[in-house]
Amino acid sequence: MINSPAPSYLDELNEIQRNAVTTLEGPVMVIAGPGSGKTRVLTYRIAHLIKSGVAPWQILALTFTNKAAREMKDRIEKVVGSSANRVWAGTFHSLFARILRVEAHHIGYPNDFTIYDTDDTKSVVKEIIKSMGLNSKEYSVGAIRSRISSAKSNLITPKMYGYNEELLAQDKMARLPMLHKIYEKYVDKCKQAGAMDFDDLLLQMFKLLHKVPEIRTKYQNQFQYLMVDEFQDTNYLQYETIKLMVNYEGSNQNICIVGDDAQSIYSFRGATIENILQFSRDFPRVQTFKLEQNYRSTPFIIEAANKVIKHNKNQIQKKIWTDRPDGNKIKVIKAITDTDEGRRVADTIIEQKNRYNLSNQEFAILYRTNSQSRIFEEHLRKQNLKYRIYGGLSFYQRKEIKDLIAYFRLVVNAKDNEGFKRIINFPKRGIGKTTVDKLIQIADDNGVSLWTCITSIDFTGRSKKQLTSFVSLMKALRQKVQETNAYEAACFIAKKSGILDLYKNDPSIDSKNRLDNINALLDGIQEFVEDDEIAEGEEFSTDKSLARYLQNISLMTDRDTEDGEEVDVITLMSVHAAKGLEYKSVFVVGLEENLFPSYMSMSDPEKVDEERRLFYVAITRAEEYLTLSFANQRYQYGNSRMNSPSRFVEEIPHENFEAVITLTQKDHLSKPKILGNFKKAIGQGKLSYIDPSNFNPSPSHKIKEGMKVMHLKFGRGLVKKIDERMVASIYFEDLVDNAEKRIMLQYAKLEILED
DNA sequence: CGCAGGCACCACGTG
DNA sequence: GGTGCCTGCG
Repeated sequence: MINSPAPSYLDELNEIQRNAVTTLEGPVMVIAGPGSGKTRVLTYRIAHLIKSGVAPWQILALTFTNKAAREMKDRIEKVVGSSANRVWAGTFHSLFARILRVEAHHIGYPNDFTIYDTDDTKSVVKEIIKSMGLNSKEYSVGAIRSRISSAKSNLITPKMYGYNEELLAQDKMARLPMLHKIYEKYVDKCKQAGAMDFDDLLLQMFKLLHKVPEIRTKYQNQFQYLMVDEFQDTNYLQYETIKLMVNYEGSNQNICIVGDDAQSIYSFRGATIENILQFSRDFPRVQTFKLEQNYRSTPFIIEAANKVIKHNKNQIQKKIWTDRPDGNKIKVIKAITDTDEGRRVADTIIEQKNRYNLSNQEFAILYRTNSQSRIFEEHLRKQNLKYRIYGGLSFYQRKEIKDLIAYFRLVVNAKDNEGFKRIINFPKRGIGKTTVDKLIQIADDNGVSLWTCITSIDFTGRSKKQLTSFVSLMKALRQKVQETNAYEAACFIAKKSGILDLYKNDPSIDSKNRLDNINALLDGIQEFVEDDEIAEGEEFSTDKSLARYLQNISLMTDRDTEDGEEVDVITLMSVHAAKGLEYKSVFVVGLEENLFPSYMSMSDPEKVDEERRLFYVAITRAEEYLTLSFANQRYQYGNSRMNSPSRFVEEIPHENFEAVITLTQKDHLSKPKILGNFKKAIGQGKLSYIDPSNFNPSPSHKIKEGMKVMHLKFGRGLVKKIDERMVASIYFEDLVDNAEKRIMLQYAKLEILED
């Protein structure tokens, strides 16, 4: 190992990339333009650390999306094998949540804390406004939530807020003088419910490290090497937390940040480019690498991107370039209405598929707001083009799913007031609004949770019976959860709560869909329980409890749930969601003033600059073909509005454009020909077929190293190693990617083929 | 207390 | 175009 030649992956890098990868000690800053091989540098750097003898679990790699984290781990695994699983790679939120699951008791939270999602948060704020007798028209939940979030992101506690003249004056101006009081109550309520919102996952992590020296030392010692992706998207709180981990006496400050100020698009949630500029001041020993060569796009696209971003002030000097030969010019579609735009985009996709022999998965339609997706969806469906929409209402946001999960939450954490309110009278059990309001009032007055309230107060009158039976239902559910695994418990809850019956007994289509969704959720839980593979990035754990399951899903978005079957689909998503991705052919649509740039940004030059960076991100997703489109007229909020073309289109030199296509009457009449689907055979991932009924798993204690085995899901494999925790490393011959899996023998379904 | 229908309000992006 | 809140009636 030690005498082996220089690792071959280093040959895949250009000189600057290689230097960034091999500079392991001390602070490192990588400024990476779009398409410059940033992910490659990040992953190879981690691989290089491991090859240089650093233990995988000593590496902390923070990203902003689950997708980015997963991709990173997949790629590290290709270089260093399955030990990549032990790298702490994930989003800030998910990794901090994981640590807090172990340490939260140090700062006064239960380790089984609930994570409040945006809806829960809104509901808490709403309740506070009501209880304070404030006018809900003046105190809008959205505005308050964002002020609270921003206070947390800037490490301003409710107490500090109350003393901060500037903030108080701002609130007065905004006619929200009681905001600091609401903030204070909000924090109390969450704490009391044993709940953390998304900001708390960061804030409480900071507090944990800040206030508990032995915990701080523990993690400072563990994480010898830190990497932060998309550093331009970090907020003050995140940066302070990172510094807390890296800065201590005797620290080597092994931190590597990767970012691009031109792609900073999250200032709305407190991200600040200032962090990149500040980094060099905070870490004067920093070594900086600038990746400017673009490997993704053709020259016309790159030139357009450079020209557009030049309109922004305040940026780190850099210019991306490519040595790729000339490609296609940028196509512009001028449509009359939003409907025309949808139709023309669908037509153009068909045309490109035929002319360039492209498959669906090589296309993406990117828009500024999720609400624009519907029109494209309709037209793609009309043309029989397969697509998938990301964002919007996710599986976990559906009512029936949220209801069932609310039961899970309340069973696991009795203090979870938001879960409580959701299900106290669902399905209907005769506990009406009056009773619930009374409960909330009493709980609030006494500073206890609703559950404590309901169990410790002797109720009188009509509701008494119903409340008593609800309490005994919950106790029965809790009992079951203690005794059994997540799947059995979940089925029990779905049944005993009456949710299953409710939808089963209603013949409507709507109920059938909801029932299907609930069954899909239960299937997912069964999978979680039966899964014998150690999930990527997860610590070794045989915990199959409902509590554990909840932890797994509370930070998931629908982008993380694999649809499985359909791979060859056109992608529809917001530009924000597209960051970090690339497609052969990209359509950036709705390029009109007031839409992109958004009407909310128009009054503030800095906000328009952010919109421009967003546009920069959008067009640099394209590898070969870029199409920009806009409509003269568009339906917004139910009425038709006229908008002029986006200034961003004008900022691209017109010689980069194909002749502009205008919609004519003739175009309306002509129907494009639909040719057959150019579906490319996807040879990967084909597994040998196993008939489950003929499959006889062998007892797990008989599995030994060196055996050839059959796995129901992965096919034939060779047991390479079994460690002391009874985790087997098995190489599956049918798998193309990540063929070596770590399997928990305790749960394994393996049949011995040869000793 | 439950239900149906009307209506206001909201759609910018993510974990 | 969807959702969730309010109101009035049974």
